[in-house]
Amino acid sequence: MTVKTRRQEYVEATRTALLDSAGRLFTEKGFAHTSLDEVAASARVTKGALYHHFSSKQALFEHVLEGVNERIAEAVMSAGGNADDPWERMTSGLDAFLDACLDDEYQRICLQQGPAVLGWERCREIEARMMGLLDAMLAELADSGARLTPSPLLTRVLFRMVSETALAIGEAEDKKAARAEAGELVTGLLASILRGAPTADEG
Amino acid sequence: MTVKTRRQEYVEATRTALLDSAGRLFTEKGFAHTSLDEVAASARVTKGALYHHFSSKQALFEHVLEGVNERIAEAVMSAGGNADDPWERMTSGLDAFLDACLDDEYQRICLQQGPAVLGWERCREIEARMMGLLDAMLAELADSGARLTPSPLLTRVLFRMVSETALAIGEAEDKKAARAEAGELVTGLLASILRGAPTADEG
DNA sequence: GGTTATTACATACTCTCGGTATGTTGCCAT
DNA sequence: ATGGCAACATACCGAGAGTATGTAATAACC
Repeated sequence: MTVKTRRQEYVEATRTALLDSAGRLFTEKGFAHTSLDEVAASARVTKGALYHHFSSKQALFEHVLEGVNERIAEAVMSAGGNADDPWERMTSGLDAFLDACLDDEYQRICLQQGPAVLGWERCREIEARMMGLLDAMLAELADSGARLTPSPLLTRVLFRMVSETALAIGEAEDKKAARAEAGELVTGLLASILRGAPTADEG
Repeated sequence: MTVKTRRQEYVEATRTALLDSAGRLFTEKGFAHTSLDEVAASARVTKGALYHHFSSKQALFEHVLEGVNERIAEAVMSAGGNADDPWERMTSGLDAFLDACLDDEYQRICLQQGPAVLGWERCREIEARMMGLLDAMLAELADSGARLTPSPLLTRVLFRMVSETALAIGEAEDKKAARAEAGELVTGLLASILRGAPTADEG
């Protein structure tokens, strides 16, 4: 690999600036009410530069979403990685995910706008990274004797269940309280689904 | 109440035609890719008539969504109403809901486009009717001794869980098989959540 | 029952905005 | 040096949401 030239750095910086501006504006005003001129101006370039880097408004949004999603997936993965017990990995990963969901950008872009702009199908392809984490955890739990038959549909439904609590947290006035309530509820639900026991700590 | 004049009938027919055309086009091509000229032409009027009846494209969509939602809620309610056992009312209502989800219009408008066009908040206000049904069923189950503590969040999460299976059905190639798989999964999950038992019939 | 107001549209227009076509400038290879 | 390409800027186009205005039919009022 060659050392990056100064020019290449500039290019990358421009691209990053565009993605950052787009992320911020899409989050604040939504996809439909954000104009590309606005995004470009906010990144101190013109629409020409934007279209040089991204083929369409939708493509720009897609790259923004991928970035946000990747960032959250990273956080979840690093949180769940250190525990020994699979159930503990699951719950700590879940906690990390719910915490990450306090992030406005993830809320608006990935959970709200994403499905409508790109369609659920494409959106779930991007979510595959995150979904894969959940899937792996479910498989581990199944191996370690949990009462569950893993299936893509189950993974998907559970993921959406957690996402919904994430949305609920985002809409609540008292986010701390909502976060706490959501954590308890989700843990309890997963416990009763996966273990057949009321709660995690009573089992 | 006075007898409806012929002119009032015409007006109502025009409005209904606009809603029907909009519903069909929004379903086929999505909200963003449907032009109001197209909707108007399909209803054999002009955009002037459309804007006389609806204040904006979004308002038009909102009325369409309300109509579709009401239709489905009606079906679910009439399906669950005749059983005696609350659990049976729940499962039969669920079946009706999943069946209704085979409806393309409900899929695309209420589950796909709705949240992004109107926002989750407004969308859930409209869904309140449906949500209320689920809430009432949960309350009944709680009364009849099910192990669960009803809460708005629980209702919401369970509703989204079922909705997700609905989306999965809609995307599947073999909808019959997907419908069957979804039915089993949802019933099983609800059973383990609400009763602490693996499945409904084993409990 | 003639005048006026209002309803229910149609027509014509504006203006924002996504997308494109066409410069322009500097770096890099040969 | 110079041709070419990368990384932008500038100028333009067309589609479509929303608006302003016109108009025919009906309803309201005296």
